[in-house]
Amino acid sequence: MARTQGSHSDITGPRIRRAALRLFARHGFAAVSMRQIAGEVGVQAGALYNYTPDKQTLLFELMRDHMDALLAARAAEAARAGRDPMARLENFTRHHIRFHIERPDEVFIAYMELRNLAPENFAEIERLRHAYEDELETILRNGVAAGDFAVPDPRVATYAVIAMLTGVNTWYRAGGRLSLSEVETLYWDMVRKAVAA
Amino acid sequence: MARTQGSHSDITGPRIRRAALRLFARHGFAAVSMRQIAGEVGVQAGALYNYTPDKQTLLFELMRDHMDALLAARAAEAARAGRDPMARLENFTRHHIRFHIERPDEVFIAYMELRNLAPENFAEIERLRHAYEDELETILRNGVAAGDFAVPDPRVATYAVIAMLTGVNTWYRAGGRLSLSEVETLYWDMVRKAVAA
DNA sequence: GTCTATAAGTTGATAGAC
DNA sequence: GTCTATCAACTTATAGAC
Repeated sequence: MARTQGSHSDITGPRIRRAALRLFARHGFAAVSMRQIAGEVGVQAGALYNYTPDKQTLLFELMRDHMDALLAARAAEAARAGRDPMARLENFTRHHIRFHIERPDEVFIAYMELRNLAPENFAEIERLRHAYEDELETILRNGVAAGDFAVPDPRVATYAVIAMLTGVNTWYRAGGRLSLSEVETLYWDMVRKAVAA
Repeated sequence: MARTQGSHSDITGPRIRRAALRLFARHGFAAVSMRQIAGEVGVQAGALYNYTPDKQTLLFELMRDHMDALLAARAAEAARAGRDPMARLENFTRHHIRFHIERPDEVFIAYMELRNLAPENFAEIERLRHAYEDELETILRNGVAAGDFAVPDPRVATYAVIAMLTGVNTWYRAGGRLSLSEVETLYWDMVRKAVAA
């Protein structure tokens, strides 16, 4: 449905980002046209360019905002979890699952659309992802030093744990056989044993 | 470079599939045009339609061939691995890593382009993927019954292990710090411990 | 089996009226 | 800030010559 003319800068911006997020996740960045996004929001295609210089920047900002939110949430969680490696690893495991399952579109885009980023944008997203991975690697190294964990290669274990946890997004559906809390516990059981001394 | 006219049905077909595979993996199905594929092969766009009825079928057949090859390879490996659950799980782990790392483009497409499949094609690929998952789930259930494994939820553990192992493709590069054989051993160590009784 | 030519429609982005 | 109109280029797929 079309909109009447007028000024709506305060709400149109977020609506454009939400519509783009949903459509990019469903159909892929390349398959979605600026006209489709505009149609979803209820404006004409030309109006989008008041909010983003181009389609590429729209994609990049969705991914960067997601990674910023992830790192900010981790910083807050890490402060709560204390210093014990086992407690920190459990906190990381449960928080990763919860944070990612709450943002399926963002997670999907952040993994699938890396190849559609311009090189400088790709480098920035990779930098943020690396910062996230580094926290888990540090937890594992501290646990090894404390004698709690036996992890022959903390970097590889970091990749393995993150891939395993993010995989929840490919199958978990709310209202299914298991509650999210039960899923968290099942994965924590596997992570704990996989790195156990 | 353009090709002169002539008949090349025996080689053009495979070349089209290889070019489409490479381009879809690099840029995404929606971002690749039939002209790009034709250009890579050295024919005009119209000639592609001697080999595929449309772009969608080209994608589907790449994915189906990959899943068929995976299931055939598994059947051959399973025959070699015997009946012991521990031996079968190690065989599955190492073979999954090796098979997937040898086919990065196929794996990328099989995971990323599911959303671009027509519904009936999607259902077929999902059926094949499910058959692959079922083998691992059966291994885990047999290991639990034999007292070798402690796995509270074999279906969830199946998802977790497969996601973890496929994750190797996102970071491993030949000629890097670790050989593929070392990587296999690191992952087998984590899988073994994660499901241990 | 491949070519050229074409149909019919879509694309990202811009210009200027309001 | 949004609209309409527009551009030049691109898209998948087909028809018919060779």
